[in-house]
Amino acid sequence: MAFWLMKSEPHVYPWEQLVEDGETHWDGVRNYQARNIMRDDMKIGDLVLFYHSNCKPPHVAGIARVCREAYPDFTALDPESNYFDPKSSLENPRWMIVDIEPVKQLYEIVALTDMRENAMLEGMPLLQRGQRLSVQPVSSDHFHTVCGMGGLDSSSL
DNA sequence: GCCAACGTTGGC
DNA sequence: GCCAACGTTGGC
Repeated sequence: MAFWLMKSEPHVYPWEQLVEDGETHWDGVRNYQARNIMRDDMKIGDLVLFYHSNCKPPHVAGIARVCREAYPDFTALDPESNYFDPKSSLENPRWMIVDIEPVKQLYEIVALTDMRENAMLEGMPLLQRGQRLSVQPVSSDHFHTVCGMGGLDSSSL
């Protein structure tokens, strides 16, 4: 099983909305590296740190799980959508998405500042200077450390 | 609001 | 294929 981190801005799509929806399709990613991860690497059952960016404080809010593997991002084909991409087509979709579902909310959020101060998270991509990837890999160790910081025993997930 | 880091675009 | 200009991300 692999582990990932996905960023969302709380005013766009917060963790609470995922809990309410029960599952969601991760549309609107328009970055090739992030797309490749979703298209090639994310498998059903993989666990995801759900991260809130562009808020105070930036933090991990909960744990999600991949529940559907890659398929075309239909918002790229919809001229009415903010995510419309004229270079994408039904025959040759340029953007791919996966579905995720909520697994467990952290008992307390894990703030970015606290993650920076935790030596066990050294080397975590999220903490690297200048990284902006909205979908990124997380090591097993780092995943379990973050869960622990949020008061969650992740060994049973 | 600032700005560093990075990705994309398009002229050449 | 280079690279300058521009746009976006996202922490601070």
